Amino acid sequence: MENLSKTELFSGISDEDIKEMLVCFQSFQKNYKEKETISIHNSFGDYIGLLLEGCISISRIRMDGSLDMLEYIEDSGIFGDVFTFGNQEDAILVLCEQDCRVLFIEKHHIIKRCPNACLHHSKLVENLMHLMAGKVMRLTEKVDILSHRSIRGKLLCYFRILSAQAGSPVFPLPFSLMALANFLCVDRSAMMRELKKMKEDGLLERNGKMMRLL
Amino acid sequence: MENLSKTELFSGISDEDIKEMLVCFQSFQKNYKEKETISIHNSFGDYIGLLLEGCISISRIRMDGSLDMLEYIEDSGIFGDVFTFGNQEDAILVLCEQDCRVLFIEKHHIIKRCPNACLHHSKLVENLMHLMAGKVMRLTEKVDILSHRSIRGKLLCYFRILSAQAGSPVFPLPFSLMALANFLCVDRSAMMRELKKMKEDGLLERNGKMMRLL
DNA sequence: AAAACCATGTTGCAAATGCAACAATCCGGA
DNA sequence: TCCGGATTGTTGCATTTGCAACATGGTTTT
Repeated sequence: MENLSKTELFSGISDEDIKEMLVCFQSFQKNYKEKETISIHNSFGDYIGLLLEGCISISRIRMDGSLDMLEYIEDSGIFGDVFTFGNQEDAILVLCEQDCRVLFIEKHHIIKRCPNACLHHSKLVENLMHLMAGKVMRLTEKVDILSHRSIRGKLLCYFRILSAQAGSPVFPLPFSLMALANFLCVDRSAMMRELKKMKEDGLLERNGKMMRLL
Repeated sequence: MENLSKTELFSGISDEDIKEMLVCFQSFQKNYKEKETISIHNSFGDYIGLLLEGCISISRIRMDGSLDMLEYIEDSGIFGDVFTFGNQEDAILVLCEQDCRVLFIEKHHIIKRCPNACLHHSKLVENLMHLMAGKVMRLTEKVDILSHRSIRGKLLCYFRILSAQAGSPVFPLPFSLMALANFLCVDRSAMMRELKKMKEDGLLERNGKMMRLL
């Protein structure tokens, strides 16, 4: 319940005003432990989730049992139906990769103007838009990665992004090699094979999860 | 300059107020003909484009010359750096697929609060958020399609989306087979081969651009 | 009408990928 | 500490895919 004003969603709004809004929005917080499931349906009602702490993955489970990670959310990211798309028959798994703290807010309170029209509502909307712009960027990034036809292309594309983020040719993988294969939507063993080839071709070095682009 | 109030971005704002805003925003309109290039850099300044008429494609041109369609925008869609991601070295081609009319607005006038703080600004921001939510959904859809490992999986996934949109198992392809291959990020000839196989397997019928899912 | 262009089809072949099965290693809980 | 589960690493094999090359048909331009 403490300083939400540090999150991107509530930045620029005083703690006092935030308190008012939270009541007005009928929001609630919930804690989750690592590997706990937040939701496994393709919807969790009309709520937007704001990740206050920890990180989560959003994956689709196909009917054949295979699993593809759609998104990996850290920091004060947002998630929810509005953002995750609900058309499909498949289940959407929202899983905690670490201990997490999530704030849920009914989405229509944010997206539509609430009747009480809190003074700071428009600032909140502005902040939400920033968050969504970030989400659009990450998704575009992902489309960019997946648009490469070969495993090597996907790996290089992703590694370059990670390297740029780290500001260095040396950077750690944010998750396990298994999760990496899911993230890139490729077969894990084929990915391992390609990683080995790339090392042989002098494209990169690897020590566990530490990578170095050459 | 006519009724922008019918566009999603300006919906709910009176024509008079829109006029004021357009001046305040230093926006301008531009017409393009079919196949004309709107932009081929990975940025067109600090502007957001609002597609008033026609449809455009956003594609990445890799250094090896290959082209992948990242997005296909119709209706009153928005596009621009903020939404398209600027990290990469590759060129981003924004191409008119039909005759188009585009309204450009400096993005900071929308995203940040303008000093004059037009009264209807917050309504505009709200509208923009709806548009972005739509964009997020379309991107997630695309990630969904590309996450399938096989060409058949990608085709079926996309066709199901089109079918759901049309509300019928019969629907037209929105673009050429060549463009479809680019959109799905697969080799065109391999896709043609797979389409034939799927027809043989009794999964679909096809007559030119008209498809029927079975 | 001829020429040029572009989208659609088709095929052979080499290379990449997915799949399955298994060994080795790491890691956390009993 | 020891056990069991999960991750990592490896390989053979069948299939899929990309690539290149070419034929066909329609449409626009000259």
